[in-house]
Amino acid sequence: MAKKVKTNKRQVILEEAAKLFKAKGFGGTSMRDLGSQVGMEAASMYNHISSKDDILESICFHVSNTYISQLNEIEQLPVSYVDKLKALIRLHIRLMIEDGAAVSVANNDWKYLSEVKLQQFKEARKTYEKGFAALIEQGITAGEFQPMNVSVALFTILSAVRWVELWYRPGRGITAEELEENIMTILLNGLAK
Amino acid sequence: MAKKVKTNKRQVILEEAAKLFKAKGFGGTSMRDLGSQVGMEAASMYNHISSKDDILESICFHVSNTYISQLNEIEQLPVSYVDKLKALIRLHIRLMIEDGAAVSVANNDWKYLSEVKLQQFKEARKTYEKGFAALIEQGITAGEFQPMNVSVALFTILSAVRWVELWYRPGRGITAEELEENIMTILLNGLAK
DNA sequence: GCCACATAAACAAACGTTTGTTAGTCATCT
DNA sequence: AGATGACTAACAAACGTTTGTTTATGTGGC
Repeated sequence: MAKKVKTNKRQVILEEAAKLFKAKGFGGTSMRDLGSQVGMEAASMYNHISSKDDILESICFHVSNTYISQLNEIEQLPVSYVDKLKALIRLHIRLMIEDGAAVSVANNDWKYLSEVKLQQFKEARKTYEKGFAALIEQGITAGEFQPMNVSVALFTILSAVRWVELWYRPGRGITAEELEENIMTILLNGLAK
Repeated sequence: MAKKVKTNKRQVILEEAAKLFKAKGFGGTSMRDLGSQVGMEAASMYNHISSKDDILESICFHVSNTYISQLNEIEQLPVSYVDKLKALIRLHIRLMIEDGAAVSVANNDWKYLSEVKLQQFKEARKTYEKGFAALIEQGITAGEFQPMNVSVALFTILSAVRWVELWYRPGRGITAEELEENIMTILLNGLAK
């Protein structure tokens, strides 16, 4: 039996859409824009996707699923809470670098999801945040972290990692590893001497 | 002589627009949406504003002007670099709390500014970031901060403060002061014990 | 002959904005 | 005091575009 050589057009559409949504926003990107980027007429894309919303959903849930499954793996590692936190921060930076466009869309354009999917997405995010927060809380209890408001810590970390999407480019004179090292130093040890 | 009782309708439009843009994005907010929020027909608003872009520009540049002028004041305070940085972080959190909608628009919807204004805005932002970075750099030179990549520190701080716009609500069980204290502790001293 | 995929053409809906008009307010002149 | 004219601010209706999507048709490979 021959291998399927099909270049998945749907995947191409999703990838180009992520780039355009990141650059111009969901509302700012028309199906005709997207079509010309993909290399076909807007109408033709409807052979591969069912709607513009369908595209947004696929991107957003692909990202949220990735985060959640990775969190589950990290939770079960037999290491200190400091190391778990480091792994999580690294995960965020890696995903931002490897799949920046999609992550950006999931970060910024999720609010344009349709009613039903919007609720699902918010729930997924809450699940992830709860798991992340629990990890911080346990780290504090174990005496590895300073006592502090867990929500504040959680969101500070999540946000501190976001700018990478806007800033990082391979030719910036800093490698992904250096970037991770720098950010983790600030978050774990602070700026002050 | 009687007092001028004029409620500045333009200001009302700008404020309601900021709220709607924050909630639904610039592209996702129609002039009819905005009109019904303000309490007049879309067409009537054109007696007070010259275009939808005009609204976006006013909001964005109001915010960027505020940041830049405040930075200038802080730069000239006769205090340590640690204290200057603290003042800047406090400034960001305060503006986020007091004028969250406008700040949110300037953070997220600036990219929809028209060609010319977009360039101006980017320049203003770069000016601000340069001043902020210089302050960090001097702090490192003075031995008050750990040696580190200045850009990484800058953007980590700027981002770490952004989530407040999404999260903070007066009834969260945490005051603005506690919030500032917590965030500054993480950024300056880190999470680790 | 059929299936997968591409297209052009058309669709209704929604968009930002312009137009023409009206009602009210105020200072000025008689 | 009353008339005049300029100004402000509101409105309904319509404009030309652009939007996401559908329909009908065509085409190349199995």
